[in-house]
Amino acid sequence: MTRLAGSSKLLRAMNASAALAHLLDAGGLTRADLRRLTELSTPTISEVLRRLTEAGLVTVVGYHSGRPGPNAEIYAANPDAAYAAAVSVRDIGTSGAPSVVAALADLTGTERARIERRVDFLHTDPKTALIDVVAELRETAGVAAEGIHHVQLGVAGSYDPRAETIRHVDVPGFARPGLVPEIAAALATRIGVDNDVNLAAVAERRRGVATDVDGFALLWLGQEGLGLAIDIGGTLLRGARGGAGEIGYMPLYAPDSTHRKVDLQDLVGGAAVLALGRDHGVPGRTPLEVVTAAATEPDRAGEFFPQLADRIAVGLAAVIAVLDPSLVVLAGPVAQAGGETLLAAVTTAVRRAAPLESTIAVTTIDDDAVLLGALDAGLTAVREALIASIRDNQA
Amino acid sequence: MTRLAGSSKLLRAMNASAALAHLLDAGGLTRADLRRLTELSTPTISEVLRRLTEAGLVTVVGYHSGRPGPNAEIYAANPDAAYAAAVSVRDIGTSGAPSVVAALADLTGTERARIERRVDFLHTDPKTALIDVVAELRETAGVAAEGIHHVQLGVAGSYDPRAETIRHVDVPGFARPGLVPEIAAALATRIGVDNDVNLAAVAERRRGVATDVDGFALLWLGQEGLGLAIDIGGTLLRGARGGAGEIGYMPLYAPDSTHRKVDLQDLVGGAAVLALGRDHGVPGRTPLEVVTAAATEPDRAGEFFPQLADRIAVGLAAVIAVLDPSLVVLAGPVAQAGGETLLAAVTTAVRRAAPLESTIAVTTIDDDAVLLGALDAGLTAVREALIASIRDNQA
DNA sequence: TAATTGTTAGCCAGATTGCCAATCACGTCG
DNA sequence: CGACGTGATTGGCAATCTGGCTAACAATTA
Repeated sequence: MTRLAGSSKLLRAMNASAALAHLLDAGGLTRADLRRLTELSTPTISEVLRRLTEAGLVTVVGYHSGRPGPNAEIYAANPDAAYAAAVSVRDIGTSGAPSVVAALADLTGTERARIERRVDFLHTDPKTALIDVVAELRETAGVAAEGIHHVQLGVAGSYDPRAETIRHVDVPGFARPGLVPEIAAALATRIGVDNDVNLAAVAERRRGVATDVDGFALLWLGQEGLGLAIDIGGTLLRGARGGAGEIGYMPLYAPDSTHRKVDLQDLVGGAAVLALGRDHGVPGRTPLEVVTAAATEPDRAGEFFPQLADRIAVGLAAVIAVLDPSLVVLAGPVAQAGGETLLAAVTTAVRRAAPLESTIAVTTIDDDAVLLGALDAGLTAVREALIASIRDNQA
Repeated sequence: MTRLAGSSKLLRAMNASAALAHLLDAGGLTRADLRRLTELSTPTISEVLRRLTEAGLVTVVGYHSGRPGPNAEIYAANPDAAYAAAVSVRDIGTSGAPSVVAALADLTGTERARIERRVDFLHTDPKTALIDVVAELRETAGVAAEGIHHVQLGVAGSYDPRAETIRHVDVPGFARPGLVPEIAAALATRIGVDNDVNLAAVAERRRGVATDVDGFALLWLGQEGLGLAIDIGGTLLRGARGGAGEIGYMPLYAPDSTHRKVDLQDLVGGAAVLALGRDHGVPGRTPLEVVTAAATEPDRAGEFFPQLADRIAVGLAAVIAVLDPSLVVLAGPVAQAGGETLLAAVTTAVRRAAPLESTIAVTTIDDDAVLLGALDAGLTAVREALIASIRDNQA
């Protein structure tokens, strides 16, 4: 139900933003391409491009030769018109992985800087740490402060956008109310916060196995916990308080109460994987090591993968029954270490347990999925803000 | 990302459709009201209304007196511009309820006809039965065949819109591929098919307890089966093959394999309710009778409701963990019979089991929720089609 | 030569502002 | 108590302005 109404000014703004949207999507387009895409006339396209070029949002990036007539100019969105920054924060935990990974991308999506830091948030204020990281990103890439239009934060927790507060975080200091607005004020940018698993799903949709799917669920098997992201037609399901996908806490039904109350975290969380490894004589001190060891020598791991798969299938069966996704993606360090062996085991286990058939796949993203997803999310935020600002301001 | 581009014709169409959208939503508006809502100038509003009136979509329904100046004309969408029909089909089963309930509503949403029929689909072709019902609706309301723009069908099953086929239906004859297109061709209307529980959720959103909620889950406790509808911001989640919410088939985790594989249907389905009633000495031959008896004399039912609630909570805990809805609505005959007693029991059971807190409520719709939801769904389809046709045809 | 690119000129559709007549409520005066 | 003036409001008309379109044209390259 479009309720947009207005005068010719609205029209001009709409046409400009439509053209910009196409340029952002396609990358490089000639006037003739835009004419076909927007169904506008040549003079109008010229006028729109003239205005967008004047505003610094669009530039000529090349010429299309080899055909009769003058070489057509190829227009593209100006990479330096706006930047998006992404910061992925995680608890250091037992692994030696850096606790802050950050990257900066220009409007076209090319990564211009990336840094990794170990930050001890017990002794460092998140606010100053994040501001410093973003400043360092800017220096590395040589970008002015005003250039960054959006900073996307990824944390292992949920974000309540109404209260502007991060909840269910383990990293010290991040749960403080008022933190996010303060950072936004200090950086003078819009700031977005999202769950790390959600952001991994964004990356999966843009560059992974879920590019052409109308909806999918991503099960994240991490070193400690597990998480679920739900993508419905490209938008993520967050739930009332950002708690959608917290299946780690999903209680499992016990027919008689002699069993103590167990949830899915007890079944497939890091500790459970470790214990399962011990039971089957698979070596390794961390869940990742255990799964890697089992995957490299599947014959010696015995029933390790089938049993792990059976447990994963318990959670996936519930997810599939509720959501009926066309694709289920296994991601996270444990899933990636398990690889094809784990995938095969989970596929058979789910086929046995779940009422509906869903394709199951392992992520194809080798890089830091959370960071890439944060970058993608920040980028789309920047693009949408640009398009909206054209529609509103140029009135 | 709006990519709409065009010339002044698009503008006119947009303004007309915006005005119509407001008129459909608000009911009766003066020119001044529309001026405020659309932010268009007086001459433009006049022109738009003139065109809409000429097209027969809008009429003057009254005059606004009691204020200085001439009595302002009150415009409203013409009720007779289009009609929507709704047909709810269910298996007769053990109850004596009619198997086909149908209604007809005009564009403003007032019900103009309703009929109920018992149809034996073992000996009657669904196609002819449905065509007859719609014809009867038309006669009762005195509406021409072309007046009906949309027929909404509600069935206990799922609809695959790509294959245009109904799946997982118990009612004989409805699973036949090609049935829906044939009915659409015979009636010469658009036809929509949806799951009955989904439609009940539509009604709940429009006239029930879920009017102001950003998303909710509706658990349907029927005479036989159970179902789940998921509303996210007003749109229903259907899943890849229309199988979202089929939690009846959700398998339950058994810690050891000595228990046979049980799913949620075994736990809270009609048969389970009957058995539970027997165990607690609650009289009744159908699940509805059992629950009604228990609700009228809660003291004599003992642990019936707490135990039933515990079982319901098993399913709801999974739903809440996956979706984090801000509201969970209990609906369907069994839930309505259980009333406040059941609600209280379920609330405490869920609070104990589920990781997140969700408000739980019982439906407030006394009428046939599925039928009303189908009517609402058909009506919005008609309205959107009207608005879209203005935007496209008046070019 | 033919096809293609991009510009300029004139035209047209549609929305806006400003102006005006008509209408009604309300207070005041005869 | 009734008639009348005042002010607010409605709705129409004319003039203006913005913006996109068609058509013609110059320029360029296979």
